[in-house]
Amino acid sequence: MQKNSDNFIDFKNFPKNYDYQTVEKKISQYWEDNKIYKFEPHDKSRNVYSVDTPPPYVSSSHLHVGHVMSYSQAEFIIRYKRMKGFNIFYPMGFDDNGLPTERYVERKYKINKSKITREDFIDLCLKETKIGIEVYKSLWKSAGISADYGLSYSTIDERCRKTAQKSFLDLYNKGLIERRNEPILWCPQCRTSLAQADVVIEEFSGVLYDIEFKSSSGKNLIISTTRPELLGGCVAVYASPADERYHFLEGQSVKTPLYNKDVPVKYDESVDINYGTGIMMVCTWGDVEDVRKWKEHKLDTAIVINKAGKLNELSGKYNGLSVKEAKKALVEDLNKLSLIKGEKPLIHNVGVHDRCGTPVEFILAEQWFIKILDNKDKFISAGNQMTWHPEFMKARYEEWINNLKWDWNISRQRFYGVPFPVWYCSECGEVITAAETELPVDPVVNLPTVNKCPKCRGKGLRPETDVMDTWMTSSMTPLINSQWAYDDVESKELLNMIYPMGLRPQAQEIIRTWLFYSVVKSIYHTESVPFKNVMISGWGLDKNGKKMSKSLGNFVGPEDIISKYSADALRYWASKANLGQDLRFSEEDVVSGRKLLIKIWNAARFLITNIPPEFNPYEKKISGLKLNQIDKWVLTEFENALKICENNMESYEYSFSLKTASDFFYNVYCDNYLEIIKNVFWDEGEENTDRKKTVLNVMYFVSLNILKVFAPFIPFITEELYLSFYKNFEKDNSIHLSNWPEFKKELIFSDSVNISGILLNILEASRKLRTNLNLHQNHKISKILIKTLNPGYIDIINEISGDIKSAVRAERVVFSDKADFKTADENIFISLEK
RNA sequence: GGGCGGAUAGCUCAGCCGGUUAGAGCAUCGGCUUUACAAGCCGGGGGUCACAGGUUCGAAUCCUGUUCCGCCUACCA
Repeated sequence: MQKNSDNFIDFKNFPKNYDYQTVEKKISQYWEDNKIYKFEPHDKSRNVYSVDTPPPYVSSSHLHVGHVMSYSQAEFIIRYKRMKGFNIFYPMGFDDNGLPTERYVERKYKINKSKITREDFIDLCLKETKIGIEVYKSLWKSAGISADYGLSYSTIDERCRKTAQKSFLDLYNKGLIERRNEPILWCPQCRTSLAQADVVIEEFSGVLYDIEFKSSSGKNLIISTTRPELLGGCVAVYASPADERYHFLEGQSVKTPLYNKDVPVKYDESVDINYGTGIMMVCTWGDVEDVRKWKEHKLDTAIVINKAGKLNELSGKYNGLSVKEAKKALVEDLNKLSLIKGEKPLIHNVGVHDRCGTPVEFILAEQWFIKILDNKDKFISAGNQMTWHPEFMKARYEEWINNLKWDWNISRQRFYGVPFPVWYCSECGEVITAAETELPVDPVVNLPTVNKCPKCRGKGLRPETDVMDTWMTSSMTPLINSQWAYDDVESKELLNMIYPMGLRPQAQEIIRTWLFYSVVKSIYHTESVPFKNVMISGWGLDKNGKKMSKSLGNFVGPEDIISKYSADALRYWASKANLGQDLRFSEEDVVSGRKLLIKIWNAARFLITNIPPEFNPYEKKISGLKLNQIDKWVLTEFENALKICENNMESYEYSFSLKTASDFFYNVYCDNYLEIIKNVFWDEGEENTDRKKTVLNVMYFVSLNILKVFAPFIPFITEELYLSFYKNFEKDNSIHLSNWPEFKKELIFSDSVNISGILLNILEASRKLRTNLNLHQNHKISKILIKTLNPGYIDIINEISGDIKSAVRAERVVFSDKADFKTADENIFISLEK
């Protein structure tokens, strides 16, 4: 026997059991040592398939099987593409700047940003970031994620800071970014401004208060509001222009209760005649609609809430109270004056900060905005230039864009993030930006290249202390990966090679953020979409269909499942969800996965332990062997399955591909083909020698190729079998670098399916008879009697009588009218004789 | 309020651009152990395809409406 290597397993003593714990560790090390997944930047012979891997928050020790599920689903496709010959650019990123990390550190150390210095806080964040990266790396490796870890980035590292800052400068120079003083969304808990995408709507139960106001003509007016605490900030009352009840108020003013402030009466179409009394108060600012009216109708400004979420001096005696306390106190005071005419409990929708659940407020502050409202059309059309898997997810992207109401506020009043490359003249306020060559800079530490204000020549310059929204950096991942911020030749070559990226895999809940912002950036910076394909995974749910989370206690940790059942088995579970569909975690499915592994192991063992020393699978082409009908059948079925698998992988429908491969493997290859041919190996007779050789070659061909189809899903066991056995006859150093099986038309024998159908019907009937007779399936019998009502079958049955004998373990096949057990083909009857 | 996805066997899900008797895995029941695999094999039972209409020779599949679950989105203060 020719062997390529000596350190592999002795075939005759091939292990009976598959020891996945040892094997997965060993294989993982093998991949790392041999750089199996390394991207080759100088290889021009292959096409590139580049992946914009989701960088998870390292700060969260929240990893559950659902995360492994979504990474695996993308990875099935990536491994397939690798086998199709693509040069795979598959980096691993870690998103560790910004609020998510800060929140994590605050909770872990029970601190908040007001109780610690900026430096100490950043140190803690960096420390946790390092720990988090190691945890992630080790999990992804044990799960078999085939990223090239040499391409890793962390969104707080120098390259990412430089890229985010260059993005800022580029947009600033293009006039797409500007500093504006206007009402912004504010989280009183995190003490920072937010963007629309950081706010989610939650239902709260509240009370709708009917409060009595007085018009300047002395008439009482009832106004309904859920936020009486904002009364001091009331700057106008509004009615619908169509509401005749309030036409009399035109030109009048209205006096607010408690504050006795005169505010104008205004009319706007947006007021619902049927809500409350049809008249509403507008404060600066209770909600988005207040902001709009304030802007459009140039209303007064009266801000009663400060950055801590407490009422300020403008609220009078309520100064210093929290929103909640103030609401209570105001309601009491109004009640004392009998000005509350009704209270109705209601459920209403309130915008809250998605990181902490605190209701957002509106405050006035100077912030940096990226203009996005002007270019909605461009972003929608970019969406149409990408292929969405599944397609219906595109609707969410479009819906989000259509509903955008704010430009993207990227200023955050936090510590741990990428700084703005900006200083201000303390005299005239002029903005001084860093030079591109200096990036990354920290304006708090570094000085600008100019030493005085270019506009007023003032010498005092103060740094911007806000940091950028974390999405300002993560939206750059396609450009971070492509070295867009660097001008050297090699970087430019890489950019041309991998950008736009081939694939963006991600979860559905960050369509509005990561996906949308990435498109914005790429369109603005490169006038191109950031990627060609978008793959949106569903969620891994618990067994009751609820989203997994630590706090709910329905959390299944991937490490436990991997050590109990193997990573391959966990990935098998992940493959069960159609793309974009949620999947309940089911330990039973993981068990099924493990069963598949064991079956694959044993089927391979059957081949391996029967291999004679002189075996050479490539002595002859498969189509040149003397094939029986049953061999032709298994080859035909394999080629058909292969075609289906390939088509499904091409359209990112991995789930159906694995199902097709498994069905073929169980039903065709193991349960029938192997069962039919196996007794060739029980008989050492001379006459079997050629037959043995043929079936070994067929088995080698089919088992190797089906193993390749399985490889993207269950990379460990397929690699182990490849290296320990097939590698003796194959050239590639890894099954994952080997070629995806090529469809071979010459192995489709169209007759064989019908002809073998006769054999399979006979076999099935024989199995039923044996069950009825309590007869072991392998127990040899002397005769099988066959009767056929179709004369055309006689020649066929004669031709395949060898296979029939082998299949039903009979010494002889005899035509006889005594056969009386009807097979699934009603033209064929059989009987067995012991 | 608008939109999307889902509802198929006891459970988890395929099938859905119309076409024999609706499938798989798990669970369940019966049987089978020297000869790859008992973490196995063989066989059986189990479904008015959410509901109501419609189109059609023919509907789980297409159309309309309804109900329930999940998600996205939304200013009813």
